[in-house]
Amino acid sequence: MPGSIGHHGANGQLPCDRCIGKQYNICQLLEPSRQRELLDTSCRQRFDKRSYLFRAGSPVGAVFKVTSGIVAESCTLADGRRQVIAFFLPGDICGYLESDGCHAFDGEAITAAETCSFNRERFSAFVNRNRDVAEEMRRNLADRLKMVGTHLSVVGQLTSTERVANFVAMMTIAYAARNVQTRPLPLPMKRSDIADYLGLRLETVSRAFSKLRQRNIIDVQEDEVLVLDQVRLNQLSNR
Amino acid sequence: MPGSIGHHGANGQLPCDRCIGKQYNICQLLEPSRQRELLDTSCRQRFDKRSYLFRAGSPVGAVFKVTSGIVAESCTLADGRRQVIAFFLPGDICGYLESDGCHAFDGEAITAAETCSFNRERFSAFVNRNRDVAEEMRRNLADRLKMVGTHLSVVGQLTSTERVANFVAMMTIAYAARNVQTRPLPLPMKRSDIADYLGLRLETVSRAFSKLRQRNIIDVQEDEVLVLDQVRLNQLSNR
DNA sequence: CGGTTAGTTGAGTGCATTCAATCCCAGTGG
DNA sequence: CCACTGGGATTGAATGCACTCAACTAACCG
Repeated sequence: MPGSIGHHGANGQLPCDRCIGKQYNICQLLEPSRQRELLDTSCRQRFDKRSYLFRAGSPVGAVFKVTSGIVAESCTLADGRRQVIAFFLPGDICGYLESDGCHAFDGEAITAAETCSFNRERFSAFVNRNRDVAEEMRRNLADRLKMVGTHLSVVGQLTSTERVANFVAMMTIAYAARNVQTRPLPLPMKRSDIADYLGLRLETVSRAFSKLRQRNIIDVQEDEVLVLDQVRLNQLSNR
Repeated sequence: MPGSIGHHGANGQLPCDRCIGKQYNICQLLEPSRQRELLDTSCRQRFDKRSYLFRAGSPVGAVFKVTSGIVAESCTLADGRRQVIAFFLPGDICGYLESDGCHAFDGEAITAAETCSFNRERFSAFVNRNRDVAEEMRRNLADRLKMVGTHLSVVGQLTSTERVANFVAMMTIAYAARNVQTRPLPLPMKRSDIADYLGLRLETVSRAFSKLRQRNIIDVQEDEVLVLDQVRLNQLSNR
């Protein structure tokens, strides 16, 4: 049931038009003719909340550019433990790089989501034909590698409260780069999603939010957070 | 003091010639003419144990292909906490992808190491000129992204013993792919390096090794490990 | 020999977990 | 309208795993 979209609301979607700064939209780098050429290889797709764009181990299909909602890349162990590798926000490309023709991780719509889905072969061909686009993809990839590495050091080294503080700080930066409101900061994902992202239990995440609230660093309400003390938040974040 | 190299021994180096399977050596993909062209842009470099190939925040320089020894990519927080993102073994390329012209992480020689160091501009130009090499680099990159993601789920979800078991299993696979001996499996890095890699304390790593030894899953001596029960090791590793 | 570095092991602590109770809210149906 | 239900979040109490601090061993080197 993909309800109405394009506004901030209870369904937690992020509007497409306001989210995508130039640097996050390869299409907007291009002049109209190439833009049309690229868009001809694509179609819009909607994904219900909690549906999968792709599954780990399955052969790769489309290349997805998220245009609204949030997609989580995750993997689940045999006993059910789950690790969220990354959240993809509007403008992000996901499901692109897979080494052996199969997806390494699950791609799940955390909220209802929309994507611009490119035919993989034609997308790759387009990238190969356009040196500047290839360079942009390379840069994009380097960013991802850096982000995952940074995330790894968060999960490996920080305490629970530090991790949650870092998460809030990161999301603030990510939203700001996309010109999405950050005051308050919408966090449409569930506590358990945040927990799986940070390598914690959902109760621990909840406690950390409470601790940050008690210290007057943030204000928490439902699925929004208001940062009250950016300086102390960044200190706690270790950045 | 870069002593004698090219043999397995107390210094923990891995010999170049035996380590590098074809799939791990872009040079060997190429016919002699292009091979020479590429090597003309490179020089051999030696790094002392515990010296840095590059530092986080510093402008990128050469692109390194490790030819012997082990290089760790890591980052250190203000208070000294350190996270090892990845170990680079002979054949691996490191220091290549950096988004903004600066290194995101430290690159440190964990053992004495040798590299084939490429001039970055000329290396990039070579890659751009050769479609097959570019494809190989892309594949390499996809592998790295997958490995870091997998590592993240290890650090985020597994218990200390599981993490160490996973580490041993991973190293076994990595060595086997390079045709390096795995029985016994040389682990030249210090306990504290393993600890920083796995998000644990060195004492915890030591205890985990002891626990695996007591269960007759591995045999531990100095800087070598002998896997006694690959099946149970893999079970514990969650793979 | 003493000094340094690396590793192992023990004892006790603390932080995140587990288990459980409660609350809130949206949705549904009597 | 109100009662009921289920999902998500918060909080409390108790447990346990990894951490801290410390002692000890072994190897190496000046």
